[in-house]
Amino acid sequence: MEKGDKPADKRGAILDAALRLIAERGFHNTPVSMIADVSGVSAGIIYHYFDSKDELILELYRTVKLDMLQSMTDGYSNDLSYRGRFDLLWVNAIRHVISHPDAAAFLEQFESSSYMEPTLPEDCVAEIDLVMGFFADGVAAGVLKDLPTPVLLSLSIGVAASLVKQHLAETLVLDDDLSAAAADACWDAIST
Amino acid sequence: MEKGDKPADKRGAILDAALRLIAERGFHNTPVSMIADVSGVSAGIIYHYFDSKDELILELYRTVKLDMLQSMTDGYSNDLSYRGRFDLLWVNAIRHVISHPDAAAFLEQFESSSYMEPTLPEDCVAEIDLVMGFFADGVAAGVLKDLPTPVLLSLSIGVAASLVKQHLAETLVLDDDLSAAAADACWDAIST
Amino acid sequence: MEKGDKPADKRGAILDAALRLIAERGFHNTPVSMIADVSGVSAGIIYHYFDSKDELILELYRTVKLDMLQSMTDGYSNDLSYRGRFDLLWVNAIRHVISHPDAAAFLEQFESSSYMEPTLPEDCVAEIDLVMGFFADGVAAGVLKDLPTPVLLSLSIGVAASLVKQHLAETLVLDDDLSAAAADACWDAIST
Amino acid sequence: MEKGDKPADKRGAILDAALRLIAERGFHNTPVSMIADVSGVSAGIIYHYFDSKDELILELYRTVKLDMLQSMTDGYSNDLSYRGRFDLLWVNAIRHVISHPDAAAFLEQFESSSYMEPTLPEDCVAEIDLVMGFFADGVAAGVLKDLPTPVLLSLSIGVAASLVKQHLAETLVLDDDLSAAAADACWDAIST
DNA sequence: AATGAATGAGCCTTCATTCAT
DNA sequence: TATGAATGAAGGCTCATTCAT
Repeated sequence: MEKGDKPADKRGAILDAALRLIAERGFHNTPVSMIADVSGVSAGIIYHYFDSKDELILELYRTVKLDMLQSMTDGYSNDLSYRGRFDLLWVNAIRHVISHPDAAAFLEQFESSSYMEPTLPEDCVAEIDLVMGFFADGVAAGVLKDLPTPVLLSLSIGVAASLVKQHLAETLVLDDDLSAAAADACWDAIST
Repeated sequence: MEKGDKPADKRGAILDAALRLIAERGFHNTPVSMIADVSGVSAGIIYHYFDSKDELILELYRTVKLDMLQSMTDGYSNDLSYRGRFDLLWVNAIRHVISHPDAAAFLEQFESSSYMEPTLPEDCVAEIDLVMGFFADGVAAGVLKDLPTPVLLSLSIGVAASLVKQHLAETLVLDDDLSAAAADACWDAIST
Repeated sequence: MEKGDKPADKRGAILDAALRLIAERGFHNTPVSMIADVSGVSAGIIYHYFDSKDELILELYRTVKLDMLQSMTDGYSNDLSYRGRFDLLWVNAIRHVISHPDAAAFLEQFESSSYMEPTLPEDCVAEIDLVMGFFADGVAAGVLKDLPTPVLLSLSIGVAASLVKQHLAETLVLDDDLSAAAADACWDAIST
Repeated sequence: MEKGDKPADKRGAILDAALRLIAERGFHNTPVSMIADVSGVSAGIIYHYFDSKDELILELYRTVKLDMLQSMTDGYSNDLSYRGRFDLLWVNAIRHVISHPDAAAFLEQFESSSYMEPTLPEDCVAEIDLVMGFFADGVAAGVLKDLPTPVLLSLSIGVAASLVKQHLAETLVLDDDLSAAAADACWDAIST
């Protein structure tokens, strides 16, 4: 498996179906049998690829989270100014989430639920480090306020997440202009 | 029986137990029978006070949300400066949530789930108006940035919520100093 | 009680409500609490008048059955010819049932169910005897066919019941003419 | 397992058990779990074969009704005289019901209850037409009285049903002689 | 007599998981 | 690998009945 052969990518099909269904219906309104139906496999085989429904969801989280972090850090480089790096993270994050609303809904739900394991997926270490590094370096360079990294995160990426959430709930229209204005405001929040 | 205790406020006991259990275990891991056990009543009587489990949860939401909004707006007055009003809302919100972690966990979970009815409880109108009014007035007065109210909310109250969430998850220690520093940062974000 | 005083005829009100509700909804779709609501009493008091729901239904059966038999034999006299007596029973039965559709529906349901106790209510003995006597006398007199009384009953009253049932189900319009024609046919069936 | 037995016809076993239990105990005294126990399956699997308890009962009705009608019309032919055809229907009906008392009890209960859907099962159309045709043709030929078909049905098949019901209740012994005598009486009722 | 809150057993149904094929 | 019938443990909810008042 994992070879790339299309015919047998059942595992991927299962994860896709699970993402779509859970995003729309929630964990507990998404029976394993429904994931099986939608992904075109039998219920039994799901237990060949995943140990349990919970394990399937956890694995889905890892996949989706990694994807998100990779998109967000795409093109990141220390050659950019701090503001430039911030803007890149901001724009990437917003674009990715807006174009992957199921992923956003799933992450939101997952991270607000008791499924949440406090630790982040291991594969994401590089991307995480990069983002954390941005804030640490910015503080050290005196460009960013001297606040704990989690606070700076809440003041920037957290806000972006909140705005996209409202966009997806259609209680706010987040176009490029508004996104840029919000980025400015966040920069005011975190920069010295 | 139980003379000294509250005079058989079963309804209240049920809501209390539900809040505690759901905050810890989630809606779907909290059977009605468990709520009954913890609140010391029979399972059947719950359906005397509430039409269904969902209705119980919705009612709990209304109660908890109203409580939260009332705490947050306690002492609010247009006599205060904009910054003063902002600080009051900020401090009230953070204090209330930190001292009511179950309520916070419940609200977070509820508002990220499909239980969420898009409309806010009717009893909260006054408090909501007050908060919204703060932002609208501030923009009109040129004190706050000319951004849509939801964006200003995300940049301020949203950040507070995020910080408290991390505090409760014990990934951040949110003492008064840090809270004040974060409030400063948010003020930078929203003020002109 | 039983004095005739209107104010306190709760027992009657309960039976009335039970008849109406059970006729429309069936035994098992008619909770005791609903009978209480409709009859304007509390659920608890029903157990003062009746030992149990089953006993209430049994009592209702006795009442309704007696009423039916009394109507059917009203005006009966051995002075009439056999055919005259038959017509009287026929017309009485059909009239009563058509004007008491709830009673009919209830009896039908009761007598087809496992609630049915094989013995008839004791208060009806006189009326029963009268009807049975009609058939026995008719056979003895050579006017009616020499068949067991239950068979003669099925061939006459049983048919009337069946016709009224269809009338109430609106699958047949049973006017006086058709009723008379059917009575003629039944008379052909039972007479020598 | 259970090698010799029928090859795991669970669906049939469920219907059989349901028929037996419901005939004896009524719909509402027959929990799904009891049907499962008696038919030797788990409760859950019943919902694999039927959408709900109600659907199971409806399906049972269709099966039993079709079986009944097929037995009743077995050997029917327009080559027979009207009286011959009547006797065939009569004898078939009585034999079938007497040898299938559970089916009779179930049908009686079902058709007197609010489960009854006014329309007959679709699969029975041919048999129904045949029986209705008998009466219509007989009237047209001047052999039967000019009464609406439902009335003629009540006067004949309805009586047969009533007699068998009494037989099963052991309030009447319906042997072949008595059955024949009753058929004669019914013929008197419907023929010109 | 009367109320109606309270109980608790039992019912229908769902669904994660297993297993024979 | 793959299927899908089968299991069985819960879960939400109803309702006959009781009991403190």
